[in-house]
Amino acid sequence: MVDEPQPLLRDDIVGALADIFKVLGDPTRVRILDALSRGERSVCALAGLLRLTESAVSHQLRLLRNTRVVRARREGRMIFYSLDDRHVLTLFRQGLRHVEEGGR
Amino acid sequence: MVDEPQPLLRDDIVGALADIFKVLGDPTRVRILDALSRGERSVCALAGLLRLTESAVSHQLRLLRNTRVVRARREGRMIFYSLDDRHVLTLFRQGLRHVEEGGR
DNA sequence: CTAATATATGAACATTTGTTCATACGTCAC
DNA sequence: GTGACGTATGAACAAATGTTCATATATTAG
Repeated sequence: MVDEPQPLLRDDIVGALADIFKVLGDPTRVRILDALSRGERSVCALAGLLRLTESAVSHQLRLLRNTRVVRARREGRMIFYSLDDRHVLTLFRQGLRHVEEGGR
Repeated sequence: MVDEPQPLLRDDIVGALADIFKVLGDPTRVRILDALSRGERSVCALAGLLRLTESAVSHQLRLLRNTRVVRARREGRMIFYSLDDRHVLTLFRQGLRHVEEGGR
């Protein structure tokens, strides 16, 4: 095995990876993730907590839903959102550690 | 200590976190990161490898430099780029694992 | 010095993105 | 059924983004 270069990532993998990072790469969505990392919240709870309109929150939640970052659970007329899985929390926390730890 | 809600992240932390994710959230930059995760590369090597103009690569590398994701090392007239630290590699690989693992 | 190479930068442009506003949908109480 | 509430969605618009092209800077060879 003599210096065999590994192939670059396939385009679909690259795209999916970029999509995940992209959806995490907005301050509003980071704040939503932060709030959800402490437990599930309804749309209007998020809106109140983050001082945003419910519409704005709903639009962002759709993006987060489409990329499987969060999931929704209906209860009566309220819909509760939470982080979709442990991976998301890990990724979020890893990024947070990177930032808090001296920014570098 | 009765149900004391932890404070939300400070704005500067949120912004820094979003900036890190944002800079990772583009297919071209993901491909650059992928290439650099295998070792340092010069600008023109990256351009050749990824079939991009050197200008486009250079512009993207600046973004990655500004957010401390990659670092540069000059050697003669070439400049070699590499991932800035282990954290970046960890974050990249964690995201990759999330995507490859069924992404679900 | 000049010429050639490697990289960086600025302007321009089309595309994407995030918010607001208005409206629609779905659920519950009456 | 009606009305109120919680949420979702579409259109519109300003702001941000990524690429291309042209030009500038830096290094080396001669």
